[in-house]
Amino acid sequence: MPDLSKLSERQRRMYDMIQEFLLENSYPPSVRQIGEAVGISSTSVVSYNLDKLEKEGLIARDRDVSRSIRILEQDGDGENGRSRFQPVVNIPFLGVIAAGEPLLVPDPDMMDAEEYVTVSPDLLPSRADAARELYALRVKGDSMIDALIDDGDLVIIRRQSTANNGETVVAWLKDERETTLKSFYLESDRRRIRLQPRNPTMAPIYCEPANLEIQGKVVGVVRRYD
Amino acid sequence: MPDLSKLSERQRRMYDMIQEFLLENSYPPSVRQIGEAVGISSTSVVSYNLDKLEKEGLIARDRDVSRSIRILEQDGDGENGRSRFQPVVNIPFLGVIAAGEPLLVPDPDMMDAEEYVTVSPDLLPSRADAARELYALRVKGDSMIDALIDDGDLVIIRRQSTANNGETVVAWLKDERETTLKSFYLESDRRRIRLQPRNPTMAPIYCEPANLEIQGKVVGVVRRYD
DNA sequence: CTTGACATAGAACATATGTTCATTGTATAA
DNA sequence: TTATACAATGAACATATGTTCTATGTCAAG
Repeated sequence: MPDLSKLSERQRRMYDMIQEFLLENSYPPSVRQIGEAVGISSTSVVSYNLDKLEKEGLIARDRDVSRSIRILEQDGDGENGRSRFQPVVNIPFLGVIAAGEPLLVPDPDMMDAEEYVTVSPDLLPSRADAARELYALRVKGDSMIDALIDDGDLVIIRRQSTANNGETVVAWLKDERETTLKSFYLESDRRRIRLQPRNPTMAPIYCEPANLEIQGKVVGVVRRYD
Repeated sequence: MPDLSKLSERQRRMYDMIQEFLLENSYPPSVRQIGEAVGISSTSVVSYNLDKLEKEGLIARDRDVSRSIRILEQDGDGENGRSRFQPVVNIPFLGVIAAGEPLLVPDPDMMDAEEYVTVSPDLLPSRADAARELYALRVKGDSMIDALIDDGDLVIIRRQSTANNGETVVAWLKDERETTLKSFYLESDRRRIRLQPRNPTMAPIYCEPANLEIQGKVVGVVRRYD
């Protein structure tokens, strides 16, 4: 936690204002906006106190650049300190996916996501704009345990309608109107598809290609231990 | 999902530039900076094309405000579109951890992280300020495969010096001067510690409590399929 | 009481930055 | 060929914005 104890009351209020402004506006405030919000009528006083916040390693600014304030990581060293506010990717969180008995889940294309998970850019495929093809699902069941996907894990899905053998996919079974998470295999006769649980206690699901729609494949897993 | 198909090549390049600029600088670019990066010499052309991106619902701008471009969520409706600029946490990435043969890794407290991974708040324990207790390691080896941790996975470690039986810990073996990732068990005689690989082909490591230092435990796993 | 460091204040100034305007270029349809 | 819509261009302009300067106030130490 950044050490604010060395700051004056006015400096603390400025620091708080900058954070709040960033969250509300998605761009940093100007010197004048900080002054207006904190009750400082003089831009040189704002600038003086911003210098103080920089010296404390709490923020960084680029000289002669408007709105260049960034809030640093708590142990920021001022020059190369990383920003605590960065663009991240919000991926639609579309609910629960069955790794076990299939669940009735509508077509993700038809769903308006009201919930999002924030995914760091590090988890994304190489092209940032591919993020728009992604969504997230919470795994329910342990049928994919041998693919190292556990009950409760968050899986990141890239929308696509094809898969290679062995890839873990979100499969929509049209006749059954159910969605499940399984490893995809096109049988060697090329007439049937095998949806393979990765749990030795469970049997695969066989179906006709016409009955199956691949909605996406797993490109990432996020697990949190509580 | 943002539909870039309606954009001209120049507009797509501007859109990409804005995203990259945000990631690098933590504040938005100016009209002139966009022009310089994309090879447009006229600020009115940049402005014209930014208007187009706004009409497509990809970005938003505030009039007469410098650097007020924000990138909207893929289903942004212009007014209430979610900003992708949010607080994230940068966790020091301290290198590789052995899930197999122990590696010689110095004490994480002594290490200056020169690399960080950006982790979304969703992955953190409940208190965001606990982030300073965290660091990240890349797993090398598959000795924890039965704990659903694979070679190549990123593990999020919370610094702590104690563990409960069964928890996956970063263990420092003093005499051997080696660090390894294993499940921790205090044997029932309470005199020996068993560091248990979670791979049936591997033998546990037994050691005296005095020879062991727990540096942290796994609180999250991030896997990316390439 | 005096001095020095720190903080504040307003004004002026310089530059950064976004918007507007007149003109030209390109492509497509009539 | 002409007309229209869209895109591009450079210049000018207005405003936003950060920095500098001078002067004053406050407080603690000597």
